[in-house]
Amino acid sequence: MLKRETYNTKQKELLIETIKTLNSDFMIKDLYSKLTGKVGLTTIYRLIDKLVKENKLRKYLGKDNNTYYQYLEECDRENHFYLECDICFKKIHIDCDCITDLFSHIHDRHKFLPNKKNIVISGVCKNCRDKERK
Amino acid sequence: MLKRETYNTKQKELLIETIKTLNSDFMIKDLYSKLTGKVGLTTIYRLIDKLVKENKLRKYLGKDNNTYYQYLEECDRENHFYLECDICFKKIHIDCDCITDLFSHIHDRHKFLPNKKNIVISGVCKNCRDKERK
DNA sequence: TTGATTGCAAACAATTTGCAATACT
DNA sequence: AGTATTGCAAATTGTTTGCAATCAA
Repeated sequence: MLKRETYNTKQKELLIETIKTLNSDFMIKDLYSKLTGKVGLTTIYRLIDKLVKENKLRKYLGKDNNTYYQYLEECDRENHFYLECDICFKKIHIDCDCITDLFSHIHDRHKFLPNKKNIVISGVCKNCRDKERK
Repeated sequence: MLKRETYNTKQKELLIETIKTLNSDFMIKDLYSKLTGKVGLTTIYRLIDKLVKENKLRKYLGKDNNTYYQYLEECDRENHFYLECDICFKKIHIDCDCITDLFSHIHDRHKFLPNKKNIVISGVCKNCRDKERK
């Protein structure tokens, strides 16, 4: 018992393929507009849910109050993280060992194993600070 | 022109008072259940929206897929941040200079001014790792 | 008095569920 | 064959809007 089989369907295949063509951050409607006629909306929701559970996607609330999904296969370099500006909402990709240093510290000192896949630090980017100053 | 006056109402006062009695992380329905008969639901949404815009509250998607609000007045120590476990969903408060060190680095090297009020790093806590090991 | 705020009812949008048809292995 | 998956329509949920009444300054 408890034999949970899983099937490969063309909907699933198509959906994953389409996600890869989109930006790393996308909304359900982005996906649906590319898949209308091919994959039903309900199915999209169900497949996406699974991917979130499998940790292939991160689900989060964007600054514009919409629900976004982020494809996590990309950017899995050890020392990768994001800076996200509270003003212009842009996300800046950073590769820098400062974050791995913090992670080792957190692991050693605070006995917590950080998830390296998805670190976002919010704040204000240089551009927006320059503008504010004027 | 552009004179945006703002009034103090008892609804607003009551709401803020109530937020302070709740956990730092709460849902609209938590608030509403404490305010039913005193403040209308629509008004709650509108007041909460304002507080989010004023940066008094952070709005985010909880791991249970509900929308939460976090009261930001608390924990505004310079070196405060959270570790959030992906398994048991618990949030651990940490005060440690490791985070201020990271912030100075980000500021100096990456020209980005981090928002110190609300740093969450997700991962797996010791407790859950111990359980997994068994 | 004047404009902001409130709260109800209705509108709306996003997501979920029931269920019969279909596809996968 | 037997079970997972699909997709429509309908239901549900969370949130927003229109508008007239009320309140703060």
